[in-house]
Amino acid sequence: MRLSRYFMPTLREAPSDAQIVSHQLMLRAGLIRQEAAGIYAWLPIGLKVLRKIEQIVREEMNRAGAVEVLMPTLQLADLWRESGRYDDYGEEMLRIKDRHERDLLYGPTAEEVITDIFRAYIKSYKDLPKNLYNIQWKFRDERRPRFGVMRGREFLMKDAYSFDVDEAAARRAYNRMFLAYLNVYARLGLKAIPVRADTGPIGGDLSHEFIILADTGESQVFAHKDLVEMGAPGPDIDWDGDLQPLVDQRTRLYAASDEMHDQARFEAEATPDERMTARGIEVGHIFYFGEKYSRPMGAKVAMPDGTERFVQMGSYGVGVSRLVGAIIEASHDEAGIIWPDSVAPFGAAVVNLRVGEAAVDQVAEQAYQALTAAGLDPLLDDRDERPGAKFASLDLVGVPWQLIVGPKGVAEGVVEIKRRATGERQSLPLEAALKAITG
RNA sequence: CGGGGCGUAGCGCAGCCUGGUAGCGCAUCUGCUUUGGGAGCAGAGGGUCGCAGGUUCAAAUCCUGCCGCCCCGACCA
Repeated sequence: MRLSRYFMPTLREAPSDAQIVSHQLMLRAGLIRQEAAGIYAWLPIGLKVLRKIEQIVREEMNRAGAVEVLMPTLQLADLWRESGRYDDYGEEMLRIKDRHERDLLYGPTAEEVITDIFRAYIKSYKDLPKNLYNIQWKFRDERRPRFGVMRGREFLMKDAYSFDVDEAAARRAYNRMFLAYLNVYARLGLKAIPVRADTGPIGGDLSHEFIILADTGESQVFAHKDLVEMGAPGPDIDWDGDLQPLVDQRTRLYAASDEMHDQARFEAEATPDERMTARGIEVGHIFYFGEKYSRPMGAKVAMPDGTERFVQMGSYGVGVSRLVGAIIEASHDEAGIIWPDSVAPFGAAVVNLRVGEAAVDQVAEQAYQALTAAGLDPLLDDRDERPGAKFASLDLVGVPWQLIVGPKGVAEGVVEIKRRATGERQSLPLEAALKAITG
């Protein structure tokens, strides 16, 4: 992409509405534009990042055996009346009427719709297990939206729903999502901690929130240090095998958010050195809820003995748009955003320091073509700007590599490469520079 | 929903108390000079002062109502 033809509106100063760093940087780097409280337009850079995160989530869901669908943003109130939630949900639900005076709502979640789809087609235990997910915009009319996309009213969520024949099978489904989530966060360059979450009226121990560590996070988290460094299981585990040991390994160590925290237990289960208290951002929540929806909505399957049984369900949510903010909270410096390579809007930027000087233009163009051919989706900064302005805006936007082409270097037969994350620079001949970037 | 704050040019702000020509920085446009970390000089454009009503000879400024946005709390992906 040639920056002179692109749309990347950056700001030198953050709008005063933005209070936390991720929100400020998203506005300054031109990722989003606020249209109303908690409602944002996604500008090109922001959209690219959002799509990359979405794709990573998608790949890991697919790997773990989930199947993608796409459910509508608008849902029928009647479905929610079946589950009993239409009246319970309250002011957070955005309710609408169509021209026939029929009650609709903008979906805050999709248990009802997915259960409706499931019950229409799945009638036998032989068709289980199933896990269906979608990545779709949700709307919750929050009392107080805040912190940019971290708590928006309209937000992009991946929500998966598992259907199983009994609780043991449901636990296996739960375990797959538990581990898949850890893989997602690892690919996003985040350290995520699974913490016990409130299971509400269902009880049991099958609900976890995934918290990533960031000083500006909304929740307090108390955890055993080893859990933070334990890392993700990786993609190559046997998804159809027994995942319980891998889950146990990560759930037996103490971890709780403030509402579930038990200080006495914390002290009993971890030595002072092992105890870690930090701020965090919730970026996922998984939940087993049994027959909560299948029973009222009549989602049941025939068993081998001919009897019918309500399916056991779980739901698994990832805040995709929130992750954009969360990654920035976890990874930035004074100059701007530091994207992990996996979600960076561009793989590299070619910085032409002297647009219009033929020798420089030629090398920049050559670098741009080579990086394009290597699949890095580079940005060519061909704006008629001074070097400082270019460096500042590329640092702000957080492109992982800068390949800097200036008249001095060209005269000496070298270019400079700079790694955004470390600030490390190197002067190299073009071929070597390209090799360093493309690996 | 309780408490607090703020709405003046694209962004950041001053002006309001004490009513009288709407300002500053950045950004934008033109020209010249510059060109390895947000340049300099000269010039230019851009504002229903959130909206409505009221007071007044006169309202960004005072009064009333409404709307919007942000923060804290409670609540929540």
